[in-house]
Amino acid sequence: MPSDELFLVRLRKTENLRSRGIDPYPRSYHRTHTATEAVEQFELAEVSGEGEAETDEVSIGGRIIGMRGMGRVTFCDILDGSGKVQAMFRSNALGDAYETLKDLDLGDWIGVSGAMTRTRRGEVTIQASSLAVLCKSLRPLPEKWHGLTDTEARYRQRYLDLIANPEARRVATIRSRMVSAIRRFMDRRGFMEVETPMLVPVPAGGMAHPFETRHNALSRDLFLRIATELHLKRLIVGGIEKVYEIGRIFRNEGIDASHNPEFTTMESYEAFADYNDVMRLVEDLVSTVATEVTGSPIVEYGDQQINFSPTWPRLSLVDQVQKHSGISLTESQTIDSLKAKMRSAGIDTANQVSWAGLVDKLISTAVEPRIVQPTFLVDYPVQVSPLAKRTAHDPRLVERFEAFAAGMEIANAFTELNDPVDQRARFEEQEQLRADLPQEEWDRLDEDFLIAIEHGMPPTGGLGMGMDRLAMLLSGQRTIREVVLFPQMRS
RNA sequence: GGGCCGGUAGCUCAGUUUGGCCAGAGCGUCGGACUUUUAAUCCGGGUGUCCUGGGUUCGAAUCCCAGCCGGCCCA
Repeated sequence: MPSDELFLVRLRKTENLRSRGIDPYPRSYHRTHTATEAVEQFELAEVSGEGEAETDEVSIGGRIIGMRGMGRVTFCDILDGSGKVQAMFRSNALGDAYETLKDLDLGDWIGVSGAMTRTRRGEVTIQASSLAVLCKSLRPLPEKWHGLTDTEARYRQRYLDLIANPEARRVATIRSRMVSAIRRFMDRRGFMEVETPMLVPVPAGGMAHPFETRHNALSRDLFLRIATELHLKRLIVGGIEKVYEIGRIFRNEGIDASHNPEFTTMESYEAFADYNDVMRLVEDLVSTVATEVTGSPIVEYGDQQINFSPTWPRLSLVDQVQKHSGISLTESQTIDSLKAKMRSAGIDTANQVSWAGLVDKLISTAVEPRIVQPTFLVDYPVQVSPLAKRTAHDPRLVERFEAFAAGMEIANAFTELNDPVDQRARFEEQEQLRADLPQEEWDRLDEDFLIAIEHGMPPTGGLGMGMDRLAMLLSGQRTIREVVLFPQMRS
């Protein structure tokens, strides 16, 4: 237990309360109103009532975040989940209970009962007729005016951030409303929400480095999933024709402004659909969700305005790469030729050892940052898309798109590969690439999944969306750490 | 993995360039005054592993080295 002065003073106050017969940690408190409800009810009564507004007694509960003592009268700002309300304590109204204030500090939880009134300075205030201690706090709050700005403390002790900074509460609320709006949208469209395993024997369905773990009773090594894709497709095989999952996935890779080792995706799969249907789903979903969450399909992001209203442009990936870098992907099919062209275009290729890796790098440096308004880039090289079906016109390309906005990738989708022989060949190629180039990430052959689609998966359009990045866009945040309540930190 | 910036009181920060007069301010806290304040005001008091460990020096928050933690950029 800490021995600093502030802590000891508060412990002493806690004992003072007990010695006066006040339980500093009572079991419950029944409030009749939130802070905001109490204020709004009073303002309504003022408008509709004649003469002086009067309300019945209300009871509110919250944390003291401001205290202004004037001797025989004290004003407190009380914060609850709805907002803030001022409480006024007068010694002649409270009698002995007024002395309780001496043992209260900023940060303590109290309950206040009384009639609402408006003070001389015009603030709607609860005039206390009784005061209840709900929880004595032992540690001080961050400074009242500047709040908590230290980023490290804001991430490690998010509760302090939430208490001190309204912006932290706003961002958390936007994310929550975004997720529920997505859920409502998908449910309205007839998709069924499911949960699939997080502990998997094969970390397949993407190109990512997995977290490893072990189940003792089964005496078996397992991995945390890197994607939900392959299990959701098994459900398509099982006849669940419209299915989705909002879930955490895990990638054992670097941490930066747009990457946290655990993050949330929404993946959906729809039988009898292709990637054109999925594009319409994505633009409808994002514009609907943006409107529900922010009130408008047009979102401010930095100094940009992003308009999510349909219809988003569909642009050929190969054309866009050509346009922005001068490089033709279809004519640069070998590592050496692509690398040479990227180097002469001024792109650093030192860390890339595969054609797929070069393409990733090329898209992320030459194309992605230039896309501000929501855009679909369509038809990707088959080498970077082992789970997508080839296009009818060119077997080197697949029916895949990625959606970009504000220079960020927000969705990735395909017409799903349902030819089990081609899928097995693609997996085998991935395994061969890993054997040859283990320094890069490759997808993994999942035999159990192959058996599933060998039973027949209907034509299917699939989608993956990054929830964290969408939350960044809708809340105007520049780093993923701001939209994840408890981001991963060192030691 | 590399570069740059930062870490000083519970919180927000100054002091580091140019080593000593340097352990500082505000908020909070403690004592006192005050019955309509709202960053309340007024009077008075104590804030401390200057991130950690070495080194240089008569003397280090300040200079040097190593490390830890955070941020930004690059890979």
